[in-house]
Parts: sequence; structure tokens; C-alpha cells
Amino acid sequence: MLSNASKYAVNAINHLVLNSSEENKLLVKDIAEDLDIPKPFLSKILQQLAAVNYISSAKGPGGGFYVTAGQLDRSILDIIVEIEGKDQFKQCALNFDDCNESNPCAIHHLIATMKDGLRKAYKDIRLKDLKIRN
Amino acid sequence: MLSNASKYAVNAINHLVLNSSEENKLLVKDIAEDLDIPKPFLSKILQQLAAVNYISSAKGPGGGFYVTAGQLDRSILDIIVEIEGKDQFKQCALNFDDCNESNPCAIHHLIATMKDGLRKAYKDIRLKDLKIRN
DNA sequence: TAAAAAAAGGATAATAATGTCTTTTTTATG
DNA sequence: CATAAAAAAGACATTATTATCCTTTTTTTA
Repeated sequence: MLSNASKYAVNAINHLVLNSSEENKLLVKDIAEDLDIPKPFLSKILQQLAAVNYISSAKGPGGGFYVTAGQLDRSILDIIVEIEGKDQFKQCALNFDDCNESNPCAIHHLIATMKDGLRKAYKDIRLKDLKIRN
Repeated sequence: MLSNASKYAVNAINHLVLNSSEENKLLVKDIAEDLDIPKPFLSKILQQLAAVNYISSAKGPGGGFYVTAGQLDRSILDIIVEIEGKDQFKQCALNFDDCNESNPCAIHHLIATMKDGLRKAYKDIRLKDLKIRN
């Protein structure tokens, strides 16, 4: 379904949303240990997310990663797409070019509703929603 | 979403359901050309499906692959699970062990309905349904 | 029964994803 | 301003997926 990288990304962001702030930055080392993710791999992922400003980072002593209030409107889908480099939920399940209602693949009509629904579910989750116990 | 291998498998099976029978077997070569799938890779996939009797095959002149009436009750999910070696739709989106209603991951409640629904959609498609224009 | 057709099987190669390690840059602080 | 802490960056290793090629086995049929 999702790649390891994007699962790690979502887990790490969830952790940052719940436990970090500008005054309380988290070290890659600690996040990696808490979530049981290979540290250097997580480091790459967090760097990538910080580069597009989905999360914030600070170098040097007292530095680390954190999420600001202004970053809480990002969706989980945004994160997945950024890390995977593509929107897998938009692609045809059978890899047809231009698969759609009027030019459907063999199973389009049978799965489109649910596939689109799952995409919407990921899109509707904003980082701020992770603060609420669902 | 799905691996290339399982996409190829579903496309090839669809092709077999629509165009083959015990009296009209199809060659890997022809299926590969018609569907634009690398022939040796498709060959492996069809072998695997034939080994578990999801499709039929015959060696020698006049041989090839085909689907019989008795094989039309198989679901698309069966094919995906066989080829991928796991049921990705059953796994937690964030890789939590034993993620469920009472022990949910951070986004379980927000995506479970759609994720389970997509799995059911794949499970509800039987090969015989591919004969009908949906 | 020999030849050819076709799948089955095995070995190998290329690519992408995942994971590890080391060096560099930035920055706070004693 | 020297030191140390931390992310950033880059090089490398491993594994899984995808793809290719070659050989073997089975089977039909001339």
C-alpha cells in the first residue's frame, strides 16, 4: 500500500505533532528510537520534509525537528505524495493510460468509488487532526 | 498501490477470461504483445497462477494458457494476494502490530472504512464478472 | 519416432527501495 | 573563539522488484 518511507514519514510527523514545538524540538536519534525506525533513513525523510517546509528543523546545540502551528494544515496525502514522488491513488489500478469513467479499465467501475474514497480519506486528515484522539 | 507484477497478473487474467477457452488457448508471446508486458516476466507470473490452479496451461504444440468455467469464481483479490505473497489491504497503513478498533494507530479510525471497502471491492470482483461490460 | 512448439525452470542483470556509515556545515554556548 | 551538538549532505551496501536470457521438459503431429 504505502512505501516504508511514507509510513515512517507519517509516523514521525504524528510524533512531532503530538510531542514537539518550537520550544521543544526533537532529535532524529530520539524519534528513531521511540518509533523503531532506522535513524539514518529517518534522517533523510525528515530532511526531505523540512526542505519543503512541511516540518521545521534547527541545526546546532538545542536543535532538532518540530512542527509549528502554521504547518498543521498539511494533509497526510501531501506527505505521502512528497515522499513517494507521485500520487499513487490517482493512478489506474491496472496502469491504463487515461483510465476514467468514459474510458475505463477492466475494473475501473468496480473499484473507483473506494479508491477515490481512500484518497479523500488521506487528503482529509490534516496534521492538526492528529492532535485529537479519534 | 499494486505491484507491477499483480497489475500484469490482473490484466493478463482479464485477457484470458475474455479471449481464451480450453479450445482456444493463448500463447504467452501473444498475451505479452497484446498487453505490452515483458514476455519472460509475464511467463513467470502465469506459471505461478497456473501452479495454484487459478488458470490452466498446456505444454507442447497447440498449448498455451486458458481459463476454464471452473476457475471463474476466483476473485481479483485472490490473484493479488497470490502474486504479492501477502494481503496488503489487511495490514495497518502505518505498520502497527495488531492495529484494530480497540488498539488503533494514529489514523486507523480515519481510513479504516475506506481501506476495508477497497479490499472488499477487490474481493467482490470474480473472474466471471470480467465477462460482463461494467 | 523425430522434429518442432510451447510452457517450465534456472541463472543472471538492471533498477529501485531500503538501510548504513562518514564527513561537512551550521550554530549555540562556555 | 573553541568546542560540541545537531542537522545536512554524500557515499556506499543490501535487498527486493523487475526484467532478460538460456536450457530443459513435455507434448503434439508429420
